[in-house]
Amino acid sequence: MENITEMLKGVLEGCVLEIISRGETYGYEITQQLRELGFTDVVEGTVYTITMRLEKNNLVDIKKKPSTKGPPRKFYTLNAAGQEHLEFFWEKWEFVSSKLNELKLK
Amino acid sequence: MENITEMLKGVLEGCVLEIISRGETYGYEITQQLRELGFTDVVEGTVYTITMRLEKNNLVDIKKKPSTKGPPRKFYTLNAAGQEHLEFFWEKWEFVSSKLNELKLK
DNA sequence: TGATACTATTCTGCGATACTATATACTAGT
DNA sequence: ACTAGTATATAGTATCGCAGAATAGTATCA
Repeated sequence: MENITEMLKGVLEGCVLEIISRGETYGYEITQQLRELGFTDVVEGTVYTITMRLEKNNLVDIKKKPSTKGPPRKFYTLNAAGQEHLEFFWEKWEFVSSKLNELKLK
Repeated sequence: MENITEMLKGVLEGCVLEIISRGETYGYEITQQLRELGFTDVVEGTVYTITMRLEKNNLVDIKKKPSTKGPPRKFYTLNAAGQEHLEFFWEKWEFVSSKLNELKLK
Protein backbone atom coordinates (compact mmCIF):
# COMPACT_ATOMS: atom_id res chain seq x y z
CA MET A 1 0.00 0.00 0.00
CA GLU A 2 1.38 3.38 -1.00
CA ASN A 3 1.33 6.73 0.73
CA ILE A 4 0.13 5.65 4.11
CA THR A 5 2.91 7.53 5.88
CA GLU A 6 0.70 10.20 7.38
CA MET A 7 -1.88 7.70 8.48
CA LEU A 8 0.80 5.76 10.33
CA LYS A 9 1.66 8.71 12.50
CA GLY A 10 0.65 7.96 16.03
CA VAL A 11 -0.20 4.42 14.99
CA LEU A 12 3.20 2.90 14.37
CA GLU A 13 4.38 3.61 17.88
CA GLY A 14 1.36 1.76 19.22
CA CYS A 15 2.16 -1.20 16.98
CA VAL A 16 5.69 -1.29 18.31
CA LEU A 17 4.44 -1.16 21.88
CA GLU A 18 2.05 -4.01 21.16
CA ILE A 19 4.78 -6.11 19.56
CA ILE A 20 7.10 -5.55 22.50
CA SER A 21 4.32 -6.46 24.91
CA ARG A 22 4.09 -9.90 23.29
CA GLY A 23 7.60 -10.67 24.46
CA GLU A 24 11.15 -9.39 24.68
CA THR A 25 12.37 -8.30 21.26
CA TYR A 26 14.79 -5.95 19.52
CA GLY A 27 14.69 -3.25 16.83
CA TYR A 28 15.57 -5.28 13.79
CA GLU A 29 13.09 -8.00 14.66
CA ILE A 30 10.36 -5.46 15.32
CA THR A 31 10.91 -4.07 11.83
CA GLN A 32 10.50 -7.51 10.34
CA GLN A 33 7.34 -8.16 12.30
CA LEU A 34 5.84 -4.89 11.12
CA ARG A 35 6.65 -5.89 7.55
CA GLU A 36 5.04 -9.27 8.03
CA LEU A 37 2.00 -7.51 9.40
CA GLY A 38 1.70 -5.73 6.06
CA PHE A 39 3.60 -2.50 6.61
CA THR A 40 6.13 -3.65 4.06
CA ASP A 41 7.84 -0.31 3.60
CA VAL A 42 8.81 0.27 7.20
CA VAL A 43 12.57 0.58 7.51
CA GLU A 44 14.97 0.12 10.40
CA GLY A 45 15.54 3.84 10.83
CA THR A 46 11.87 4.45 11.46
CA VAL A 47 11.64 1.77 14.11
CA TYR A 48 14.83 3.01 15.65
CA THR A 49 13.41 6.50 16.20
CA ILE A 50 10.39 4.92 17.86
CA THR A 51 12.36 2.69 20.20
CA MET A 52 14.59 5.63 21.06
CA ARG A 53 11.48 7.60 21.95
CA LEU A 54 10.09 4.78 24.09
CA GLU A 55 13.43 4.63 25.82
CA LYS A 56 13.53 8.37 26.39
CA ASN A 57 10.02 8.33 27.81
CA ASN A 58 10.86 5.43 30.12
CA LEU A 59 8.25 3.07 28.72
CA VAL A 60 10.62 0.16 28.19
CA ASP A 61 13.33 -1.77 30.00
CA ILE A 62 16.47 -2.61 28.07
CA LYS A 63 18.85 -5.54 28.09
CA LYS A 64 21.81 -5.93 25.75
CA LYS A 65 22.58 -9.42 24.54
CA PRO A 66 25.21 -10.72 22.12
CA SER A 67 24.06 -12.08 18.77
CA THR A 68 25.62 -14.82 16.70
CA LYS A 69 24.58 -13.04 13.54
CA GLY A 70 25.85 -9.51 14.04
CA PRO A 71 26.42 -6.78 16.59
CA PRO A 72 24.78 -7.05 20.04
CA ARG A 73 21.01 -6.72 20.19
CA LYS A 74 19.11 -4.34 22.41
CA PHE A 75 16.14 -6.23 23.81
CA TYR A 76 13.11 -4.29 24.94
CA THR A 77 10.39 -5.18 27.41
CA LEU A 78 7.46 -3.02 28.47
CA ASN A 79 7.50 -1.70 32.00
CA ALA A 80 4.37 -0.65 33.90
CA ALA A 81 4.27 2.77 32.29
CA GLY A 82 4.66 1.20 28.86
CA GLN A 83 1.82 -1.19 29.54
CA GLU A 84 -0.38 1.71 30.57
CA HIS A 85 0.66 3.66 27.49
CA LEU A 86 -0.27 0.69 25.32
CA GLU A 87 -3.71 0.40 26.86
CA PHE A 88 -4.31 4.07 26.32
CA PHE A 89 -3.17 3.69 22.73
CA TRP A 90 -5.82 1.06 22.07
CA GLU A 91 -8.46 3.22 23.69
CA LYS A 92 -7.55 6.06 21.35
CA TRP A 93 -7.53 3.69 18.43
CA GLU A 94 -10.99 2.40 19.30
CA PHE A 95 -12.26 5.94 19.53
CA VAL A 96 -10.84 7.20 16.24
CA SER A 97 -11.63 3.96 14.49
CA SER A 98 -15.26 3.97 15.56
CA LYS A 99 -15.72 7.60 14.57
CA LEU A 100 -14.32 6.99 11.11
CA ASN A 101 -16.44 3.94 10.52
CA GLU A 102 -19.43 5.93 11.68
CA LEU A 103 -18.62 8.64 9.17
CA LYS A 104 -18.05 6.13 6.42
CA LEU A 105 -21.35 4.33 6.88
CA LYS A 106 -23.53 7.34 7.58
CA MET B 1 -10.79 11.97 24.04
CA GLU B 2 -7.40 13.43 24.79
CA ASN B 3 -4.11 13.31 22.92
CA ILE B 4 -5.38 11.92 19.65
CA THR B 5 -3.61 14.59 17.60
CA GLU B 6 -1.00 12.31 16.12
CA MET B 7 -3.54 9.65 15.33
CA LEU B 8 -5.60 12.17 13.39
CA LYS B 9 -2.78 12.90 10.98
CA GLY B 10 -3.77 11.82 7.53
CA VAL B 11 -7.21 10.98 8.89
CA LEU B 12 -8.71 14.38 9.43
CA GLU B 13 -8.13 15.40 5.83
CA GLY B 14 -10.03 12.31 4.73
CA CYS B 15 -12.91 13.23 7.03
CA VAL B 16 -13.05 16.69 5.53
CA LEU B 17 -13.07 15.23 2.01
CA GLU B 18 -15.89 12.91 2.99
CA ILE B 19 -17.91 15.72 4.52
CA ILE B 20 -17.47 17.88 1.44
CA SER B 21 -18.48 14.97 -0.77
CA ARG B 22 -21.85 14.84 1.00
CA GLY B 23 -22.67 18.26 -0.34
CA GLU B 24 -21.39 21.79 -0.82
CA THR B 25 -20.15 23.19 2.47
CA TYR B 26 -17.77 25.71 4.01
CA GLY B 27 -14.99 25.78 6.58
CA TYR B 28 -16.89 26.82 9.66
CA GLU B 29 -19.62 24.27 9.03
CA ILE B 30 -17.08 21.53 8.42
CA THR B 31 -15.53 22.29 11.80
CA GLN B 32 -18.91 21.96 13.46
CA GLN B 33 -19.64 18.69 11.72
CA LEU B 34 -16.32 17.26 12.85
CA ARG B 35 -17.15 18.27 16.40
CA GLU B 36 -20.55 16.62 16.16
CA LEU B 37 -18.83 13.49 14.91
CA GLY B 38 -16.93 13.38 18.16
CA PHE B 39 -13.73 15.23 17.35
CA THR B 40 -14.74 17.92 19.81
CA ASP B 41 -11.40 19.64 20.01
CA VAL B 42 -11.02 20.44 16.32
CA VAL B 43 -10.63 24.17 15.81
CA GLU B 44 -11.22 26.42 12.80
CA GLY B 45 -7.54 26.94 12.16
CA THR B 46 -7.03 23.22 11.73
CA VAL B 47 -9.80 22.90 9.19
CA TYR B 48 -8.51 25.97 7.44
CA THR B 49 -5.09 24.44 6.86
CA ILE B 50 -6.80 21.37 5.44
CA THR B 51 -9.10 23.24 3.07
CA MET B 52 -6.17 25.39 1.98
CA ARG B 53 -4.28 22.22 1.16
CA LEU B 54 -7.19 20.74 -0.76
CA GLU B 55 -7.39 23.99 -2.66
CA LYS B 56 -3.67 24.02 -3.40
CA ASN B 57 -3.80 20.44 -4.63
CA ASN B 58 -6.79 21.18 -6.85
CA LEU B 59 -9.10 18.67 -5.21
CA VAL B 60 -11.97 21.08 -4.68
CA ASP B 61 -13.98 23.67 -6.56
CA ILE B 62 -14.75 26.92 -4.78
CA LYS B 63 -17.68 29.31 -4.81
CA LYS B 64 -18.00 32.39 -2.64
CA LYS B 65 -21.46 33.21 -1.36
CA PRO B 66 -22.70 35.94 0.95
CA SER B 67 -23.95 34.98 4.38
CA THR B 68 -26.68 36.58 6.45
CA LYS B 69 -24.72 35.86 9.58
CA GLY B 70 -21.26 37.13 8.86
CA PRO B 71 -18.61 37.50 6.21
CA PRO B 72 -18.97 35.67 2.89
CA ARG B 73 -18.60 31.91 2.97
CA LYS B 74 -16.28 29.88 0.80
CA PHE B 75 -18.20 26.83 -0.36
CA TYR B 76 -16.29 23.74 -1.38
CA THR B 77 -17.27 20.90 -3.67
CA LEU B 78 -15.17 17.90 -4.64
CA ASN B 79 -13.99 17.75 -8.23
CA ALA B 80 -13.04 14.53 -10.01
CA ALA B 81 -9.55 14.51 -8.55
CA GLY B 82 -10.97 15.10 -5.10
CA GLN B 83 -13.40 12.22 -5.49
CA GLU B 84 -10.55 9.97 -6.52
CA HIS B 85 -8.48 11.17 -3.60
CA LEU B 86 -11.34 10.36 -1.25
CA GLU B 87 -11.71 6.86 -2.59
CA PHE B 88 -8.00 6.30 -2.17
CA PHE B 89 -8.23 7.62 1.35
CA TRP B 90 -10.83 5.02 2.28
CA GLU B 91 -8.71 2.29 0.70
CA LYS B 92 -5.77 3.36 2.84
CA TRP B 93 -8.00 3.54 5.89
CA GLU B 94 -9.33 0.04 5.27
CA PHE B 95 -5.80 -1.24 4.91
CA VAL B 96 -4.37 0.36 8.03
CA SER B 97 -7.52 -0.32 9.99
CA SER B 98 -7.54 -4.01 9.12
CA LYS B 99 -3.86 -4.39 9.96
CA LEU B 100 -4.30 -2.74 13.33
CA ASN B 101 -7.28 -4.88 14.22
CA GLU B 102 -5.36 -7.94 13.10
CA LEU B 103 -2.52 -7.01 15.41
CA LYS B 104 -4.88 -6.29 18.25
CA LEU B 105 -6.69 -9.61 18.07
CA LYS B 106 -3.73 -11.83 17.28
C1' DT C 1 -23.84 54.73 19.08
C1' DG C 2 -21.35 51.64 21.53
C1' DA C 3 -20.58 47.17 23.41
C1' DT C 4 -20.98 42.43 22.99
C1' DA C 5 -21.67 38.03 20.94
C1' DC C 6 -21.78 35.01 17.24
C1' DT C 7 -20.44 33.74 12.68
C1' DA C 8 -16.60 33.09 9.44
C1' DT C 9 -12.12 33.31 7.11
C1' DT C 10 -7.25 33.99 7.27
C1' DC C 11 -2.48 33.82 8.80
C1' DT C 12 1.89 32.42 11.22
C1' DG C 13 4.76 29.57 13.65
C1' DC C 14 5.44 25.28 16.30
C1' DG C 15 5.95 20.44 17.85
C1' DA C 16 5.53 15.68 16.81
C1' DT C 17 6.19 12.03 13.69
C1' DA C 18 7.67 9.00 9.88
C1' DC C 19 10.92 8.86 6.20
C1' DT C 20 15.48 9.34 3.56
C1' DA C 21 19.99 8.51 3.42
C1' DT C 22 24.06 7.24 5.31
C1' DA C 23 27.53 5.49 8.58
C1' DT C 24 29.23 2.03 11.54
C1' DA C 25 29.95 -2.67 13.28
C1' DC C 26 29.82 -7.70 13.69
C1' DT C 27 29.41 -12.58 11.72
C1' DA C 28 29.39 -16.23 8.29
C1' DG C 29 30.00 -18.12 3.80
C1' DT C 30 32.35 -18.13 -0.67
C1' DA D 1 39.34 -10.36 0.57
C1' DC D 2 34.64 -9.85 -0.54
C1' DT D 3 29.81 -10.08 -0.02
C1' DA D 4 25.44 -10.62 2.23
C1' DG D 5 22.80 -10.43 6.16
C1' DT D 6 22.22 -8.67 10.76
C1' DA D 7 21.90 -4.62 13.80
C1' DT D 8 22.30 -0.03 15.90
C1' DA D 9 22.87 4.89 15.24
C1' DT D 10 22.26 9.75 13.47
C1' DA D 11 21.41 13.95 10.77
C1' DG D 12 18.29 16.11 7.89
C1' DT D 13 13.63 16.67 5.58
C1' DA D 14 8.59 16.91 4.72
C1' DT D 15 4.08 16.69 6.32
C1' DC D 16 0.46 17.39 9.28
C1' DG D 17 -2.58 18.98 13.05
C1' DC D 18 -2.73 22.57 16.42
C1' DA D 19 -2.30 26.98 19.19
C1' DG D 20 -3.14 31.58 19.05
C1' DA D 21 -4.38 35.64 17.14
C1' DA D 22 -6.07 38.95 13.69
C1' DT D 23 -9.67 40.48 10.77
C1' DA D 24 -14.38 41.14 9.23
C1' DG D 25 -19.38 40.99 8.89
C1' DT D 26 -24.06 40.76 11.13
C1' DA D 27 -27.44 41.01 14.89
C1' DT D 28 -28.94 42.50 19.32
C1' DC D 29 -29.55 45.14 23.25
C1' DA D 30 -28.59 48.93 26.30
